[in-house]
Amino acid sequence: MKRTTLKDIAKALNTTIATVSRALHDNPEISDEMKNRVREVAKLYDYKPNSTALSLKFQKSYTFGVIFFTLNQYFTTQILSGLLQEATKNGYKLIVAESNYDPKKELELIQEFYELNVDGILILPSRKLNTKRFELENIIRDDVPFVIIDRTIYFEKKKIPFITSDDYVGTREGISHLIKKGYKRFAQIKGLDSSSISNIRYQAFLETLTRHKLEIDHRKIISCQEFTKEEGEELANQLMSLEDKPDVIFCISDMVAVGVLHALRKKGYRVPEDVAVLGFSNSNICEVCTPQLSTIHQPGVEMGKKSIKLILSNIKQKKDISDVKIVMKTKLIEREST
Amino acid sequence: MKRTTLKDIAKALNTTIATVSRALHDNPEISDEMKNRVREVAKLYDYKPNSTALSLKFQKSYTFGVIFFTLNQYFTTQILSGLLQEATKNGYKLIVAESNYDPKKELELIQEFYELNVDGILILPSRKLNTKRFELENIIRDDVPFVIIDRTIYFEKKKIPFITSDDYVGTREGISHLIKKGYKRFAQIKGLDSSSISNIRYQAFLETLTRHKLEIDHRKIISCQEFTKEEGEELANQLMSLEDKPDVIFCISDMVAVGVLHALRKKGYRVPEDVAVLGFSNSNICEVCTPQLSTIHQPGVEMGKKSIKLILSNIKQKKDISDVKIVMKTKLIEREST
DNA sequence: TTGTAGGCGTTATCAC
DNA sequence: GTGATAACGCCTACAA
Repeated sequence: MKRTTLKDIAKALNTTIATVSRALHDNPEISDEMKNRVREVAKLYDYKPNSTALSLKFQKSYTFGVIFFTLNQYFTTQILSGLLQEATKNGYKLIVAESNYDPKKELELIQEFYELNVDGILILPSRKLNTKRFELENIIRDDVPFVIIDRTIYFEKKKIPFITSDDYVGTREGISHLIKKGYKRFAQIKGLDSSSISNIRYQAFLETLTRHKLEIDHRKIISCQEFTKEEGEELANQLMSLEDKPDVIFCISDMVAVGVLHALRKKGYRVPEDVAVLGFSNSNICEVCTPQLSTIHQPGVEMGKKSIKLILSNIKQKKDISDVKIVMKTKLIEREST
Repeated sequence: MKRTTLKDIAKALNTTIATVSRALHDNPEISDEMKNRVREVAKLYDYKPNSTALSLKFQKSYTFGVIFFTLNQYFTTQILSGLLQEATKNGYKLIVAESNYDPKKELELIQEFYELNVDGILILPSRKLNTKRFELENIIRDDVPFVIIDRTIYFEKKKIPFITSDDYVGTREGISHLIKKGYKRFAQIKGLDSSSISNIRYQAFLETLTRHKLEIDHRKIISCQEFTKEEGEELANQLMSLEDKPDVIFCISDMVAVGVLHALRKKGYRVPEDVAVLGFSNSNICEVCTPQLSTIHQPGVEMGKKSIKLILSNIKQKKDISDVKIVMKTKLIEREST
């Protein structure tokens, strides 16, 4: 039941492994007769080259390591799908790991991936990885391409390519669309200040309102931590207990927006008449909730594919990708909640 | 920037790689002095053993190959999370692949995994893999453990371990609970007849009704293919256009159930007063929809963990697992739709 | 206590 | 046209 090797074939044909190897590679120096005999036996024995040996020989594993801060979100699994599709299409495998929001684990996983001789590393980091960016900068090796997906982390000296969705424009489009519809009192449920993603959306939110000469009420801008439905409910209640109630609640995630919807319904507010609710990501829950949730679509699958293309452009065409920053278009998806 | 090898350390210390290797393995034959010197240099050079070389040497990769028919469902990503947790905990990596419901691709992926020298293969097969079970049986190798998750496939000669959720008991509990509540006219939206999962739930559905001496109306039992919300809506409309309308619709998946809910609401039926709706899986959409969906919880994360434990019991303790069939408890989750 | 050499499976550079 | 051999990085039985 052991796998057949070149040696086995060589023995069977009373020749050497060198000849067998060459024959299987269709080396012109080998006679057609020998080639045929080798191929025949190879087929008979169901010979398959040993990829571990090849990895050792060529110092390449045709493997990428991928780290997700979680796989428990629709958006992240969409990215995984995209990564897988493009990777397998190009003959690469993916070793997948989940850090569960733990930046320390992310650093460890990166080290492990290097030890595994992966040909590249892609990471959807937790928000907190930014606090460990100095350690990260020291760990990252220059000879193995590294791509950061969805977030942006700035280093002292190193240049690392990023791939994100265009949350700035996405937010701007969403907000200005609502402004055009006549909404005026905008609230935002954002993430923590340490999140690059949250900050971009926050900036876009502020600047879009400012450009349209709308007042910005900072009591209507609050942060959530866990991005859960429960948190969304709680924060919505908080917002609706303000003297001057919002007529738009722009949320950091779809799940938070769903929580907001629930809270609003419980309190008897009509959506979108009294209050419009806008989510972010376009996950599978948007079509499920009532009213169906308007949101800003992030192209997860495409981002995954693009990430692999990017890393392969470095590996195959030796392109310098260290300066690359890919920003993928988002799209406003209007449903019933706005 | 090249990784340091035993050779580098040996050269630095004017000794041989054998000595270095032994010193690093704390071999008692090596003098303490040499050990210290080796360790020092190893640390200095940041030596890390080359796992590819070890794989080649020991014919083990500490890697499992995992195949998912899709990663686009909450349940499957829960399983992935469980697999990852337990695998990394035990020092194993996961190479992940997605077959996109294509049984041919599944067979190919299995072959590829063998060529990669994985130490085990786990698969959540597509329904259609059963049609290729003869080919599958021929492909599966006896020296690499193989585990089938979520579905059951029966072979001529080979014995393969399965791990599934107890859909029979889950269905029975769900249905009998509804019977106790006074519902009488049960409809089922099941999957195709070629699906082992669907059939188990179908059997449990029939037998539970029979045991409670309730009439079985076969016009109320219909199949869906894509498990989408749209299909759920369509089939619900079909069911509600029957002369004798059902007062329960038991669905093959949560997403289908959500479609049913939408259709019922559009037609003005009240849930759960006029019609109760029961889903399957307990995915994240259940709490999102209105009314919140009652469902039968499948323990995805636990199934993933258990699968790894199973395969490791074969690898580490040499246990024969070929006859194992693990059936994990489900749990009825009652929410607003029943 | 340490060194030598063979082998894991492959490719590539020499010879012949 | 084919064979022998070194090398990839590591471990280990056997020598010394």
